Amino acid sequence: MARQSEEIMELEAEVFNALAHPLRLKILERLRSSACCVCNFIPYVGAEQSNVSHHLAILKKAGIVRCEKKGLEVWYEVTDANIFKIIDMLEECVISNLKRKSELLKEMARK
Amino acid sequence: MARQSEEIMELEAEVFNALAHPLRLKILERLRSSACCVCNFIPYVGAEQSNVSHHLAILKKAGIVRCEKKGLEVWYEVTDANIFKIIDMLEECVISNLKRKSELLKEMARK
DNA sequence: AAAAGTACTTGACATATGACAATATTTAGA
DNA sequence: TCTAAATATTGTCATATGTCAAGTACTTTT
Repeated sequence: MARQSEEIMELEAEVFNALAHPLRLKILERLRSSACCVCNFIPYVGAEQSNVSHHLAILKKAGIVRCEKKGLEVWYEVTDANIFKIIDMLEECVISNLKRKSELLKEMARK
Repeated sequence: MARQSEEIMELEAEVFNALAHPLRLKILERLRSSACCVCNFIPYVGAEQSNVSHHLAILKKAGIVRCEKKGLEVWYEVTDANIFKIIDMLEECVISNLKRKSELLKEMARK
């Protein structure tokens, strides 16, 4: 396999990894509508502040979000809105996979 | 946040997690063209057989691939080719992110 | 049909990475 | 400078990874 694509793959894996947590997906859901500061996420995702901050750092390291200080607050936003397309496509995959499985179960019940 | 979407998000996170490894991305690259058996992956991804087998199990558990025994061999294929669209979109994101960063470096060098 | 061989999977271990909660740091205002 | 609020970091525990060895399933050889 080409050396270049190996390195790209590692970056891809890093981004996928950043997306691979329910709490981080919730954080991104909150960022669909607008930018917001850390304290805005807390009631929305239902987690401790330190935990939210930690997960935001992971998203930031992967380049999915960027932030800006505004006085005491730090405001986060997505760097590239295409990330939502990716999440939406994966959701479709997950749902069609669930449907496939339930069809299978129905067929098995019939026999 | 709605209870239903919480559960969907956990499934999504599980699939993202399965994609979050360079070796598993390589395995999927090999599966772009056609189904293949475990021994076909080994020279392609450059890993031990047991390791490949472990990673295939993770992809299978996430519902990304399925397999079938054919004599001694076990043949794997993707369950839903849309997974490649997701990988391709993420690759675009990663590359445009790299470009953005290199632009930033250029600007900094100019000043 | 037993033995040997092939293709793959599973389990056990050491090490690396990730998650959560307590603690620390930074910042703004009195 | 002191206090309080917002956010980040650290320590501890759990989970993931890669390697080796053993196990399973099927095929071929004797």
